[in-house]
Amino acid sequence: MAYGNALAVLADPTRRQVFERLRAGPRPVNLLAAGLPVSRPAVSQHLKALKEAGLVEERSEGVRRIYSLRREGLTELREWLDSFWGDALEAFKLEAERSHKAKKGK
Amino acid sequence: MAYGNALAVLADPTRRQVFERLRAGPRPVNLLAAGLPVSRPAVSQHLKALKEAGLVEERSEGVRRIYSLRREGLTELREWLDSFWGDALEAFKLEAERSHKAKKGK
DNA sequence: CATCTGAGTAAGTCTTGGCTTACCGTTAGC
DNA sequence: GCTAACGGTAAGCCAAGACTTACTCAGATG
Repeated sequence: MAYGNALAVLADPTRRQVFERLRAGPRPVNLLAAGLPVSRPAVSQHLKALKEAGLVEERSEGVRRIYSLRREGLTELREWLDSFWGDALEAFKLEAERSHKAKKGK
Repeated sequence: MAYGNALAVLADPTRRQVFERLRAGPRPVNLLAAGLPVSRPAVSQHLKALKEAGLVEERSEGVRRIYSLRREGLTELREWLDSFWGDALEAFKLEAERSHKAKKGK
């Protein structure tokens, strides 16, 4: 149930902002933090969380760490969301059966 | 950007549990709270949050409030997620151009 | 080798929010 | 009408976590 981690991590607005910035391509912490309303260490911490959730990748390039987006980190969450639609018909059938039994039982 | 609300609301595990329970069909608070590791008022509070995020619907039936799932509440979040894949190619192109310029500039 | 820049980590603060207990209003049933 | 079930709200507590400053380390550069 790793989609839970993804949800928790993406729930924070500033962290999501950092994440969104990576859409445009790999970036060093430097650039990611620029213009954000929080300090650079804060961004570092967010990146750590994102990385641990598998949403982001990190590679060293000299003295800088280049972070890039990992779309695969989103797939579980996506599948979970999709499952709600897939379940729709099935849930309907089950529900119909349930209320049928309820009436009968009474 | 209502997907932000959805994310924030679904980030909590117990709240997500309540939400998942509604997959099986509409339920009174009673049933939703049964067996959960938290008190019934806690569940009420979670339901309020879910409702405000548009993830859940509430209807009165005598003395009980029947809650049911609102899948539409998930669509924005779903679209946001999808957009990451849609952007993939475009981001790649932009990035290619960017690094091209960078090299040229040097 | 001295210094500067990029970035992670530590420690501490302060806010957010999830939970509990206690309470109140509302409907159902004798 | 009294009492009991259902469930929302209030107040307060407590832990989690987002943020800051200060420190440290690694690589680049003169």
